[in-house]
Amino acid sequence: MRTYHGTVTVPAAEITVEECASTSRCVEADLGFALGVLSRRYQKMASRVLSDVPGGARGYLVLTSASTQEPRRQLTLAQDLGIDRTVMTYLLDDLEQAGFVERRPDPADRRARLISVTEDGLGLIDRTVNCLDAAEDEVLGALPAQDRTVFRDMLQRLTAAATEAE
Amino acid sequence: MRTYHGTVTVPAAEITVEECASTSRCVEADLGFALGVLSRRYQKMASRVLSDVPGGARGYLVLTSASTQEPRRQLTLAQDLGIDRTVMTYLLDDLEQAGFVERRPDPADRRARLISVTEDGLGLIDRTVNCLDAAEDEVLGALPAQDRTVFRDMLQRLTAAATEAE
DNA sequence: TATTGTTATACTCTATAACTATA
DNA sequence: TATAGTTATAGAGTATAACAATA
Repeated sequence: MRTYHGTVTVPAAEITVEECASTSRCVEADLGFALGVLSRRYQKMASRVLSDVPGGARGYLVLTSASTQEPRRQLTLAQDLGIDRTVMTYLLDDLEQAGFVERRPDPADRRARLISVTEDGLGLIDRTVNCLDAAEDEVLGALPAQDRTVFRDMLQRLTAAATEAE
Repeated sequence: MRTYHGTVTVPAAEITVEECASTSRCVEADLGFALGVLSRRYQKMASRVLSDVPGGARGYLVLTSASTQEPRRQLTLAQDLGIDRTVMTYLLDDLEQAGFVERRPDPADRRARLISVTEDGLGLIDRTVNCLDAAEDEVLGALPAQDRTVFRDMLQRLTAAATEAE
């Protein structure tokens, strides 16, 4: 198998929508391409915010999820989030070392660990949430306020269906 | 730096929208998360179609782009698509070996190569386009037909803005 | 000396499976 | 024997720079 070097970034795209419609087809009209562009743009913005969070976006995902319920076992947390259990180990290593989560032995099963978020962890979540909201608004900036809600709603419906279909 | 193993897949997500609204925040409401889920779902579907195309999605991108204009030089093509020139080398190696593109020396500059799509390449594009359209429709399946157009349109506006902002 | 295209190297992230300690 | 968590190894993709040929 070949290996590829470098990365795909946003193309120059001096092609307008009109030209696009006139030719048989252009990449910018491609749904997957557009989703990728937007997704990467958000990730790029969010990565600045999430640089404070060990494990980046996934570390944040774990942190917020762990903060919403009673302490869960490590494996349960991994399954709930669809994260491989070996990855969860590394993520929690970093989060724990930074003092944002705690691993305590489960009194009911000494093999298992219960994951809880520390005060510092909660503080980090609070600080991060606001920044992410700002990033979302900027990504959706090209849309008027009421359209943003529509877009979010449609996206929600689509991902819900996607999750079911999984 | 730590290394992470495994991958993030779609979470179980038995959480409903109502519950989501009642709690402070849930991951499914996150724009970036939703975009990622949808983008991955499309990619997963498209990857089956694109398994025939050397270089996968990027190989297809190169192929379609090269077919829309007069033969361009390798570097120009790379810059137009935002692909690193070292990656372009590997992509074209595979596409050429499979007989979908040709590299000819540019008579105006013997360092440069002009990239053109072969008859076989055009045939591959034709076959692929239809399958990708079907994949798009399936990803947007949860939306009624007229909403799909709205969604596509909004996405288009957002990516256009994203490309500008780049 | 700068540029087109190619090749080489190191690094990050991922997939998989083996390992330990408990049950 | 099976499970929770950990660690090790190999692979796929990326970034970077060095290289050859030509301008």
